[in-house]
Amino acid sequence: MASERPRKRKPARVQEDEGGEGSRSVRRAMDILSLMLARGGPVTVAQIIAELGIPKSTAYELVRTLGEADYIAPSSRGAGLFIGRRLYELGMAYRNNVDLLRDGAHVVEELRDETGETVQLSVLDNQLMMVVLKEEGRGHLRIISNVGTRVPVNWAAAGRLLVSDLPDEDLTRLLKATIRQSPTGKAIMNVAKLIAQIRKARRIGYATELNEANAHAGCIAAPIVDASGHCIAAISVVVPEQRLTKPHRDRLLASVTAAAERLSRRLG
Amino acid sequence: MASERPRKRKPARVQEDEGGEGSRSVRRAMDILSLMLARGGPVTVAQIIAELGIPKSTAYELVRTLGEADYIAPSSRGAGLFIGRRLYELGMAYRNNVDLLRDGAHVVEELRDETGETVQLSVLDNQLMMVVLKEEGRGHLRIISNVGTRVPVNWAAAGRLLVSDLPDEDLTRLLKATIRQSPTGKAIMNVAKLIAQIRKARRIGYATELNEANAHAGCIAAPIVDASGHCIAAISVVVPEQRLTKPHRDRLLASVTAAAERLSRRLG
DNA sequence: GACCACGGTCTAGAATATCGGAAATGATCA
DNA sequence: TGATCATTTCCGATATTCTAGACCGTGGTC
Repeated sequence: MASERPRKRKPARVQEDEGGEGSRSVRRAMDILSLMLARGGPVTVAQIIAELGIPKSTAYELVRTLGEADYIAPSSRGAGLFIGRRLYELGMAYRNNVDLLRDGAHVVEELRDETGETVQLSVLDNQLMMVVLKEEGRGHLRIISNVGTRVPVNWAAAGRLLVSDLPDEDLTRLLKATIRQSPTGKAIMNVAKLIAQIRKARRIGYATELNEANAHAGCIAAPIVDASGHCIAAISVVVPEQRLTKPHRDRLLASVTAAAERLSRRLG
Repeated sequence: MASERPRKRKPARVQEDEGGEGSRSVRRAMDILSLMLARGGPVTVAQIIAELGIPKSTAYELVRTLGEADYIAPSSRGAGLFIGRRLYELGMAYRNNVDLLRDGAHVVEELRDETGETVQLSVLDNQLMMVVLKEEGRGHLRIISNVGTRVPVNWAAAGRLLVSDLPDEDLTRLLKATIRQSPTGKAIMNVAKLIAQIRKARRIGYATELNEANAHAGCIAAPIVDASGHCIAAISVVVPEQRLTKPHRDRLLASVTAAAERLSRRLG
């Protein structure tokens, strides 16, 4: 029978979507979780079907499978589904096992206690700056970024440090592809100017910024470097504008660079 | 309508495995993540194949799919794969969206700052007590449990509060099924005695414990209740034995119950 | 250099998840 | 109460994913 086997690649499904081999259902399951992450709140099955183009029956099947494992769960308030507790557990396991986060948590806390200001630890993720740890200062300053969110590197002092190890060419490409104007309209958009700032930041070992990412707030950041001297992360304090007087600023800078050095040393 | 209705049940599937319908690959992908969680460290593909009984090609396929989405990633130190950054992001989204964790984080921190001791917030998860938030005290006391780990309810003061709303019958069943002796050998194993303690804790509004879960440490816990008065979580301080003098103990108890009340109120 | 053990990829046939549609359930409202 | 719409489950046919096992490269050992 098999004599007639049309050997041709058979993408009968014109569903060309994007490049993807591998398990379809697994990717779709992950897409569902990503959708919830993007929305930042509960999502209904109907939305999943509409947004992701997953057939009804399949969507319900996936939702059930994910639900049984507590990867998703009915939202506590209101209708809809959201990320479930199991993913929190997995996330915490990641945190406990990654040197940067495990050791970083202590240093971030110390720096917060020492300065009383909001402290963040950020890394470069997929060409963007991503906040991976945050401790609120006493001032309850409103910060745009939460743990897990990503912003273009030109929005923040820490972002500049994170890309400071790239050669000119790669750096230019990254900047051209990713920089955006920030909500405050104060972010630098000129690539040449940005590169100059980035190189300078690396040379002097810290970076500062005022009103670029957050209105009425400034930021002081210092690089975390690995054994080979590469910048793998940046630690930063976010400070209300009016508190950024010269003496306080100097004190903060000293604290931040000291904390960065402490963490760099701990990471070996 | 449809005159020809083949209504017959057709469970021809010899689906032997264990209870499970739904997408196989999705469940297997989740099993891989669970394995990593259980191991608490890097896992090799060979281990995945051996432990989960997944065929080689399938295992590699799944690993690739998960890897492309950064759900898993090569472990930083040494060989093997571990939970990836994407899961950290998802976990943080859960944290930011769940009232208990979002509001709880503040209260836990406050209580830590106020007392200087290690503070934990726990919930009941699948009949076990699970720590969902933790802030280290200044004393660097070694605690057995980390965020995400589960222990039997008879190991800790908080555990007793968490099950204190169950009717006698369910409570007995739960205890019989889950209690274990703790590493220190001091956990109460007698069900009747445990129930008496649990009922008392609920009546007086707090629970205490000494050396049961951690050697040379005691614990004071208070319940977080929802609008209907049900205990949905418990907040607790863990204190080195020698610091548990009467006056300090009283002060701690007052702080803990106050924090619990604050959080309960915030949750509505 | 020959051999083996191992981590990983590839392929064609077998088994299963997927899909459209229909039926059931449940919520809303006149 | 019944009609209407939205949500969820069920069903069989079949295309897709999974599986077993061959295959490949690499590194270690004698």
